[in-house]
Amino acid sequence: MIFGFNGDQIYVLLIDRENQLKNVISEYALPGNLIRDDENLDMAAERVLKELTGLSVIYLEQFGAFGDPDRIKKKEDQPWLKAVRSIPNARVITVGYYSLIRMSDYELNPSSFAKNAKWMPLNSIKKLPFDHLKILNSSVEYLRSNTKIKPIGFNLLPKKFTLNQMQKLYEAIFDKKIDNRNFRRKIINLNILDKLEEKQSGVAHKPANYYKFNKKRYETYLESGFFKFEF
Amino acid sequence: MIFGFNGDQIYVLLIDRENQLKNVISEYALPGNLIRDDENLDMAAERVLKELTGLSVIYLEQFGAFGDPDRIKKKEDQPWLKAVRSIPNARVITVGYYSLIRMSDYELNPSSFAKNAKWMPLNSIKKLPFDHLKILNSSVEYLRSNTKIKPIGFNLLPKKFTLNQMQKLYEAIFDKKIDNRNFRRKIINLNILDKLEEKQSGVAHKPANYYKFNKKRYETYLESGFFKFEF
DNA sequence: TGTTAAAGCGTTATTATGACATTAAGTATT
DNA sequence: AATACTTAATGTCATAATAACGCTTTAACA
Repeated sequence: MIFGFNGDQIYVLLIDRENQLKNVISEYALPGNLIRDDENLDMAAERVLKELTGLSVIYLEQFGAFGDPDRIKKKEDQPWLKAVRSIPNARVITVGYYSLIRMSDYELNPSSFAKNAKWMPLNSIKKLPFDHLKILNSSVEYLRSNTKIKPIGFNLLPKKFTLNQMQKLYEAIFDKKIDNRNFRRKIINLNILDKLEEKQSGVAHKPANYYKFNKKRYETYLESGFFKFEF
Repeated sequence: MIFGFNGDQIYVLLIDRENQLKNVISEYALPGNLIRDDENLDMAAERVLKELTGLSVIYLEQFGAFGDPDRIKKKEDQPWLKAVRSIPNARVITVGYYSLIRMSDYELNPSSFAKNAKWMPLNSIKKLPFDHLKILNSSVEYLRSNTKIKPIGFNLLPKKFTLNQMQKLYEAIFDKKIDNRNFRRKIINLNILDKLEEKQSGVAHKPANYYKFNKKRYETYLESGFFKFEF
């Protein structure tokens, strides 16, 4: 599950199965692949992500395993399975990982695979093949509860960002308005952001200050303890 | 991963591989089994738990998947693999579940399997075959972080319990002393416990009041929101 | 030069937290 | 019968965190 953020909405990266294989109805699905015999799970997740986006060394976390035998029973999914899998009706267990990436980084590093992939706004995804919708929902739930207990954002926001962009990110994840003054106070008191000299320019209002994460303090903070995030 | 609580310490249920198979050195391992083709993951976890303890309908949650190819490479684990597995060196992915049970319930319901199993105090487990120690540690970490965000105890404590028993449970999970007045205040304010008329008897000190979980409010609470548990 | 739009600061009332000590209610001991 | 012993149970206070607010600032643009 690859989540991206464009400053406004959460997006999910989907791949087009038609481009993977010509005789299958066009339909977008979650990216994924079979694991190799010499890889562990984390390595496999990294590999798939790299193949798809060209990106490496980014945030990647396992959120669950899925293995309903009925997952490959949908009629409309049969042609794809027959075309792609050597044993079409073999039992498959999916181990789901999610990663958070800067959409801007990804646009700058398209891989050969990338032309088959597209960003879909999370809220607009209503239908996916197999049990992918269930997996998606599970990952969103995980993302939310994770966000409540650790300050994320490092991976979704641009290197330099304004507090408002960060607030928008949290609002997008929780799908909820947040009071700007309380948000600022809380985030700033975490003491993991550095205020830069630089400001926005060209905007028709008071320009916002840019901030960046202080990686060292951010990581110390993550290790050290508990975080509660609620508004 | 089957956690139990006896009023004082956290225990883990281990099974003896020797009893499973005679020619293997005696050693305790985590319970587990291969999944069947017609089961989903939750069903398989329930089945294994039922086979082992005779218990069903108890707390069961997935905490992670483990699939390092080196996990079956330890020399001392080879005889067991050769004896038990049809393909001894086949890649195996473990999906870990953990459950919390009342040790007293379990003692009352031993199954045929049970004579091979024993409760080991969590703190005394230093060595396990395969990657089981890693899996155990991961489950403990999960249990702790889970306990911080939802009030557990329903499944580990007896039906009627004293606030002190509950406090001991939390102290055992976090391996840390807790102030009794603050603990009481916090737990009681959650409003998920009912104070019973009944008191302890036969103890050489002031008898404690019994409490029980109010299941309805407990579940409403779980669904409704966020919980922060820290001392 | 006034309008517009977001940035950014500050206060206050309420609630949650952590730190801390004493009394109460039983059994056991003499 | 008196006393010791053990755990249960309760209260206060200073500090910190939170939620709910309004107003001023700084730029672009008309």
